[in-house]
Amino acid sequence: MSDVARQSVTMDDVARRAGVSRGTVSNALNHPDRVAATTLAAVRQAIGELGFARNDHARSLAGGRSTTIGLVLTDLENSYFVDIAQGAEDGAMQHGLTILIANSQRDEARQRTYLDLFEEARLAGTLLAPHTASQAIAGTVQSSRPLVALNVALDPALRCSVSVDNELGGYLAAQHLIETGCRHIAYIGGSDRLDPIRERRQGVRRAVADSGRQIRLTEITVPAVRTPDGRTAALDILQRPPDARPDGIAAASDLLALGLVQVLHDKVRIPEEIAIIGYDDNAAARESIVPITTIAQPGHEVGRAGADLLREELSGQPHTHRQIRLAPQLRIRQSTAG
Amino acid sequence: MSDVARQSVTMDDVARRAGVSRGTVSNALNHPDRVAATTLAAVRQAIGELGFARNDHARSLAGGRSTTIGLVLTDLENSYFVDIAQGAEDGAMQHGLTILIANSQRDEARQRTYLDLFEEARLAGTLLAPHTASQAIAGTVQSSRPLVALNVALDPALRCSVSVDNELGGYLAAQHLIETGCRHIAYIGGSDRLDPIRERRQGVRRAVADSGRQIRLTEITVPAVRTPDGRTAALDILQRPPDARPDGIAAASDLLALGLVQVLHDKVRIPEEIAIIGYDDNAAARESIVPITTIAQPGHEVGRAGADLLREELSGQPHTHRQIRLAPQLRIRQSTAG
DNA sequence: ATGAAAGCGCTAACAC
DNA sequence: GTGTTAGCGCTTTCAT
Repeated sequence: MSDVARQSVTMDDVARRAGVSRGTVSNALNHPDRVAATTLAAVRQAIGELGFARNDHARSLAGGRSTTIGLVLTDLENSYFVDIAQGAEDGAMQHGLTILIANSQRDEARQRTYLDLFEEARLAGTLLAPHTASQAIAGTVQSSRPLVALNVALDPALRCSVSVDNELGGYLAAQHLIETGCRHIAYIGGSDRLDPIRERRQGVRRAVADSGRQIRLTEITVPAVRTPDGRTAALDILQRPPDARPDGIAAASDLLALGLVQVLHDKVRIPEEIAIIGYDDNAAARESIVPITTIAQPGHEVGRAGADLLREELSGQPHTHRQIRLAPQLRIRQSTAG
Repeated sequence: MSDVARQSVTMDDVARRAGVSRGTVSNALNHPDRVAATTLAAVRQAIGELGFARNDHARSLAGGRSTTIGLVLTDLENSYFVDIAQGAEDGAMQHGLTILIANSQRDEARQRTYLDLFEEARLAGTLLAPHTASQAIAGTVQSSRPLVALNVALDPALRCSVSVDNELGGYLAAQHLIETGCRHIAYIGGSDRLDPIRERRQGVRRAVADSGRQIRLTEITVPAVRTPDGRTAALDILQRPPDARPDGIAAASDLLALGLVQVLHDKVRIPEEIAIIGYDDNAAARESIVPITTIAQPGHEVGRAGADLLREELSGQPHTHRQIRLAPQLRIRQSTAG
């Protein structure tokens, strides 16, 4: 009596109650068509009366498969990742898969922990939207289980991946600034350790080079790409003599751009004196004091495509890894189009 | 050869390779202190060489317990829930538990699906931040497994729960409006089907009654409490003759308040003509054109307290259910304090 | 259509 | 300290 029951109701209990064998209960649950209608009804009633729920551990152990996939995310505070999560969830649901989310909170150790957890849980597969540069996740990605990487472009020899073309995004951002008349562009980004940031920077450079105009390009590196870093960068810019200030700023993220806007908007006219473009299309961009022009990332599509790819890999169909690269999109708002 | 291996490496493989028995490998993993140092080293090396990862299904099935808890969330787009998730995650980590998140996307059917999934997965326990009124989740909450409800106040006879005092929040909001001089207050909220919304409304009423002043109170009900609903409500208000317009609006959510501000801010002076207060302290509130005064919910604390409660319930210590009710906090910004 | 029985990979006694 | 072994609750042949 003082012993905690390991499990209240087992399949054998149901079988006994329904007056059938365990195998029949299993069939009733997994292959209803193989069971006589009356038996089925009896089993279902017993299940209801007993409040039976299958033990997924025993199920997976015996059956050797799972219909749950895992998603390891970097940063739920960033709405881009929330979009990815919802896209992945929608895709998974549609394929009859359930998806579990783990949020590594920008912490590599947690990311590892969750990846290991999913591995031990023998989930059918994993979607990974990683924290680090693709190079750093190479080890992870060599795991023997199905895994598709999101938000990084991987060598298709290795894995499927779905990412957004960051170089193109940087290009579009700078091109837009140039087209709206900017001649001194500042690119503000974080460390090149993060692939996307580096790629965006390269896109900016290419746009400047391609423009065929005399464009001055200043590159400012900040510790991270969040709002406070933007404020810092803005202060930096304000300290410069007016003729050394950029007339257009491409920020590596919306949060960065938001910080810039917060500090700059009552000091200079945006976009007349300084135009600002962000990156990500976060809610923050839309709801800023000055709505921020941005490069939108199709997060929902990324998640969805990832789920599709994973399902294909899971289905046992002949499958070759693919690298899907989606195009970002320019969303013009007030910060560049006063 | 054409057969897919069920599982590449088992504990028996490791045992063979290390020249020990399976039990010893198990001990090396679970009770390293019971194993000789040299044996331990041999086992660990074998594990490394073989790339072995424990099968968590077999583990849980044999061991009868799990160290993973689940969190079922309503809406990851709402930063309040992200805060809860992170608080819960931090709390869980600290107790050596891992936490898996499922996002029901405001869909009750999905919520059920995930709850069932967690049940079948025999997770140690569940944290539920539900979609519906507490009454509607009563059935769910009667599951025999440890579960603590977040964001709803439950009868402690039933379950542990952690929630924020919404009535107090509504009270604080209206009191603030009254103190800053408003005499005609509009409360804009959604259907009373959602407990928090109804409670906030009641708090507003009580503040008006308690004020000892002649306050006119108009209650406007909108279909939901998201940004578009706020815009709709704002249009409604603008159509009224000026003397029928409120001079203070308490919105049931920040998104609602944001919609109001978006439409109102270039038609009337905020807060001089109309003061606006939101609810939640979403990022949206801080980053609105006019930063929005709001009632902050301690989401991180809610998640953390939930994890703590669940751990206590899991630990087998004598445990009685408790209802924890946290206080919301007024955050004054420009929309009421021009 | 249903029953019987052999595992799935591991943990936890218990014996040595 | 280490090996042996009996299950954990289920799926899945294979008989019947």
